[in-house]
Amino acid sequence: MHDLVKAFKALSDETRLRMLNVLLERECCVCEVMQVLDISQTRASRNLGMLYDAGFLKMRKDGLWSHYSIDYESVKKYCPNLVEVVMMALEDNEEAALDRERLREAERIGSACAPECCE
Amino acid sequence: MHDLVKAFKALSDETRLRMLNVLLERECCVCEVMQVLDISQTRASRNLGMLYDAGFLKMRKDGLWSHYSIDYESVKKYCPNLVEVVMMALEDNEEAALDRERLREAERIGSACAPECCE
DNA sequence: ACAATATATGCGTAAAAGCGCATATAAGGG
DNA sequence: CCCTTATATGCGCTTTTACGCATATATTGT
Repeated sequence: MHDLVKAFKALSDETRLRMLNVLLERECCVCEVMQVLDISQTRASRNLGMLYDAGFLKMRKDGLWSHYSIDYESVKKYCPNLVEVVMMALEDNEEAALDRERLREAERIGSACAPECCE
Repeated sequence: MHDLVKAFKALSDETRLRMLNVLLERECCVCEVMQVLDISQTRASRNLGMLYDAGFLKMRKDGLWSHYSIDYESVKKYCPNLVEVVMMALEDNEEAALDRERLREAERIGSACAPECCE
């Protein structure tokens, strides 16, 4: 039961739902998330960590970068429809749409975060 | 988005998950829930109210009693698999099993709460 | 070895959640 | 009309959550 409480707690925060929203588009490193959501580095790192601890995200270290992505396998265990639920709830949300917009923009911004893109 | 945060917040508490667990068995009034979970009246009322506000429960007033039950229609909107998720998560949980046990017992206790049962 | 950069984390503070106590509200019975 | 009972709620207190600041950690390039 404690795991389920933890999972729902991880989902019960606007910042973290916005994170899931952008991660549904693609894998992101911490600094991309922080730029896209326009939040501090601490806040980005901490909240991504919470989603990770709750089992919703995978993490992949690559040099200096920590890349987070949705762990669809694990999500299915806890809340099989989570992806649909979050997408539905956020698709007509202004801020969430803006986040996705900025994520596309971030493919440029991202050059600072993802040096392999700009050689 | 705020509604979804609220919904998940309502689910991110052990007391409230235990409540859903017993309400999955059958409709209950506040005093049944408080006896079955062995919690205070204030706590029972407040937490049932939160689940209600979040849209997971229906409420039916009958004399002195407020009867709460799962609002399956509404649940489907937010988290279609909620029932399965909660049931799976709680079926092998000791305390939750004990709660269900006490609920069955409560059909006797309940006579104090449900006068129509003992005429 | 050192500088630069990305991420994680200890600590302090502010806000929110959870809950008990007392009390209010409301419905029924005598 | 008063008493009893079930439920809801205002208030204060304690615990938890969220987050910024500063700093630690880790990796890469020079």
